[in-house]
Amino acid sequence: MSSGKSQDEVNAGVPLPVERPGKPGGKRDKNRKERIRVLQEAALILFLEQGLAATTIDDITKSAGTAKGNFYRYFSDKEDLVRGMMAPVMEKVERDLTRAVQAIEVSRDRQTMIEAYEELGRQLAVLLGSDAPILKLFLQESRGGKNGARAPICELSELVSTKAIEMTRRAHDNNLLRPFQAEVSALAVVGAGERLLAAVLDGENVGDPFQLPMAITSLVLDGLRHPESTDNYARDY
Amino acid sequence: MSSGKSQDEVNAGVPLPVERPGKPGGKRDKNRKERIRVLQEAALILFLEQGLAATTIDDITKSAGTAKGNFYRYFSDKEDLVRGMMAPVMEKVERDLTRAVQAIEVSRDRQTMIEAYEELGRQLAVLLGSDAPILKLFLQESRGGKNGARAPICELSELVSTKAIEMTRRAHDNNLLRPFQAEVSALAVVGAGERLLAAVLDGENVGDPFQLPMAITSLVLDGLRHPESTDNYARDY
Amino acid sequence: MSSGKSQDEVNAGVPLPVERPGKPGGKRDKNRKERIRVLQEAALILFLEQGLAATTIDDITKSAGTAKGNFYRYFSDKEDLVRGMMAPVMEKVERDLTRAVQAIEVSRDRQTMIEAYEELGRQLAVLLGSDAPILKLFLQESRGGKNGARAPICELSELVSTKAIEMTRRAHDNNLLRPFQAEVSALAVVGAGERLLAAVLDGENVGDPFQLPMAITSLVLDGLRHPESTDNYARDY
Amino acid sequence: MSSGKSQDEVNAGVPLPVERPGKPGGKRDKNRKERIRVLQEAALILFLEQGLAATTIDDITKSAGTAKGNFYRYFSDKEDLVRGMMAPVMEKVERDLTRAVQAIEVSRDRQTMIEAYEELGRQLAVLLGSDAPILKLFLQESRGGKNGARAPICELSELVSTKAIEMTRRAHDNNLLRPFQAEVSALAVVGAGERLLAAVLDGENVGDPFQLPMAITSLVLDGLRHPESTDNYARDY
DNA sequence: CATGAATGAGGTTTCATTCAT
DNA sequence: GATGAATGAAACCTCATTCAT
Repeated sequence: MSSGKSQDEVNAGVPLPVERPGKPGGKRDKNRKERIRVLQEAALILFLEQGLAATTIDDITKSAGTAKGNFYRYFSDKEDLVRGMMAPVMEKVERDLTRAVQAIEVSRDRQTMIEAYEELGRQLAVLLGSDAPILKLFLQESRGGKNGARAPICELSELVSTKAIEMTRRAHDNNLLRPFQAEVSALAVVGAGERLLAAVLDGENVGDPFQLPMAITSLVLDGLRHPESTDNYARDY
Repeated sequence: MSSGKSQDEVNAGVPLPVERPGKPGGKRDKNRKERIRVLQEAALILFLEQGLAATTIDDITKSAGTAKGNFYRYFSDKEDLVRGMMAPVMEKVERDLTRAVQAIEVSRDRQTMIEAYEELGRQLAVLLGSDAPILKLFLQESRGGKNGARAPICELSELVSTKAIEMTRRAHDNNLLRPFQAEVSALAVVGAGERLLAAVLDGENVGDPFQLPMAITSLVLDGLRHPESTDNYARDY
Repeated sequence: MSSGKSQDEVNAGVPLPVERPGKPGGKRDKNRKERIRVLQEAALILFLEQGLAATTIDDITKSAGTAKGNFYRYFSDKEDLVRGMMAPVMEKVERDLTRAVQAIEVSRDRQTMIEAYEELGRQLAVLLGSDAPILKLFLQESRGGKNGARAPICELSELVSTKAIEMTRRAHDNNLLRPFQAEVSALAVVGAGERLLAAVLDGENVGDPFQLPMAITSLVLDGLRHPESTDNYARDY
Repeated sequence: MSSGKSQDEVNAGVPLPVERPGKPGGKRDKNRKERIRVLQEAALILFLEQGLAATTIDDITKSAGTAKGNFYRYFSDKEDLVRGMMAPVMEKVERDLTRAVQAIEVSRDRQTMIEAYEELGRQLAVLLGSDAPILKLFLQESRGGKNGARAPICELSELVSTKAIEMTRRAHDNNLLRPFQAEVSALAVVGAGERLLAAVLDGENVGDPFQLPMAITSLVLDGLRHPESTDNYARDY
């Protein structure tokens, strides 16, 4: 699960029992983090098996081998748990996308832009190795209203779309892409990427996952037209 | 009290094909259809507002202005309701996709293939006019496990992916597309299309929805590379 | 089912929609009786299969192939239906027992008494041929509080016990039985008879059912002691 | 929402043999036992008043002064509750009957057999003192199909009949009873005993309950024929 | 008259949350 | 701190009964 930050930072602003005993890093703090990890891991497995809404607190604590009351010691509710779970991925994605936006912003030629896209692809592919189950959860639950526990997941989804549109706008600003409405092409790429990611995570036959980012780049830039083809279809939208 | 299963269970899931009194078109029949419509409409609105899982039978009947027990007269459970809701769209999509697969199958040149895709796009766009909320529901709930009420929606989703892959295979068979793994490009297109459809339905700024199918076709065939560009990136995956 | 009396007589005193059209014996009356019979038969089968309490009005009307509303045309509720069902048996049993009480009352020697008992046995055995399912229902439901629909059945049960005790008292009055507390021996006989009847109706291996009354008589009068036995155990209770 | 079965279901029906906190005998353990007792007692009273089927979980918890959800903490359903209630009686009866069968098996003369029967009578009479309401429930509900909650009661009933027949067979094997079909006489005795037990429990006038077993023994062995009588009726069935 | 649609009280069961031990 | 027992609102579903068609 690779939690980069302590739970308390994540929960900043949430009404949780304040003032924990033991200094940070002490034995108590370590126990605390371990408990949180165990609960999150158990929950994640159940979320993927049964869906987020169908998984009860009881399920989670039983599966984690701890008492129900403990859940409420560490999380204020299921949304809080999910938020903590998503946080590291959320942060990494935000960093990667922000950096990519900046890279595109300063790209002055197509090659540089392409390299920016490819670098983003590589960055995101890292998550495949470290946080595949979280990505699965994301794909499973990101659609639909951000009700209750699903809210943090929807926020990540919104982040991705926003940043993708921003990237495309920057590329257009620099005259690096065919003039095509930014929202349309950005969202198309996001949709394509998510669908392929889902396929990878479901073990569908889509080839080497680590080639996919480049495949998508190629697809998006050059399309599917047969290269011998001379009849040019490209119009501007 | 109670327990012995009612004789009704044979009809589970089926829209009660038994004979009813009051000849078809009579007042009873009209009332019946009206009730079903009212329940489905109320349910659809609530599903979009709160999500499918979070909407209770009680919510639905209350919103439809009818008694709780009435729900169970018309539907065996939420899944049955959803299946009934999705059925017309499911059928139309299946027809459209099957026809598109056949059209691709007999295409011998790119122009014919493009026309097949465009025809499919037009067909599907019809649903935008007639069944926008159903499409929204589809996009909202199609991911994740096909638990309970979501099953019919997931079935539609699977249908779309399967047919899309089939179409791409046929196009490859006829040497009409750049050789690119069929699953990858097909799912990418599906993902892109779904994401854009979601944007349209959410009122995001993606231009004229009825131009979108053609935009997607252009995007998919020719990519986003700036036309003046001479450095060709296209590789085969 | 062999209904000896019209339903209306049975329901005398019950608040039922008064004044039926058509003279008794007319076509309407005949239809009415037929409907009642069909409903009772369907109900009886279900009662035996699922128990009285677990059988719903819906079950009954569906199984009878008629509309639910019709039930309430003919019966005010499930108890009313059951009462109508039991009525012929109730009446026959009451007649038989009353006659047996009188026969014992006038018996002046043991032989006459034995003949009275045997005649009663024969009379009751007639029911085995004509109303076996009703007897089954009786055995199934006669115990426990007379709640709701079970009331008429419990009334029959009470009738049997009362009359049995009365018979025994008369026999004692005439000095025809070993002095043994009347209630004890009477209820023992009733219990034995019911248990054996249940065995017969369940197809358990208890020999020829029509021999049973005599077997019971023998058992009750002479006991199980081995005839060679000389050590007499009989004491008075 | 919800659906994924709770992990608890493995414990269905069993009185939760998992480990509990607070060592046995501690306050938690005591509370737990107390709750179970209170629920069972409240249920038993209601079952006797209203019948098993007519008593709802709500009735029980309300009467026990606890929250509805608590019922499901201690019992998986009504059948589970009933099974727990009947268990001690079931076990005692099984022990007593098994012992009686063995005692008859080794009886070589009538006196020994009679003593075995009388001992059985005394053993069962103990239950009158300790578990009268349970016996009442048994008599009330033992007939009819073993639907749902009634199952454990019917099992006891079957046990009694089976063992009674076995006892009679053993007695016949040892030539200790008049040759009379074992099933018939055994079931007759069982029926007689149950009916008299019911009378005792209902407070009907059947004399001293603790004399009843001997009365039944006398009745069964010697019958009701007046001792002076010389006309012998006994035939073999 | 016959039909089955409508009603809503009431039953079973689950679960987030609090709190005594 | 850890545990799981208690609570009751709320979900699902059924059914006796009434009544428009």
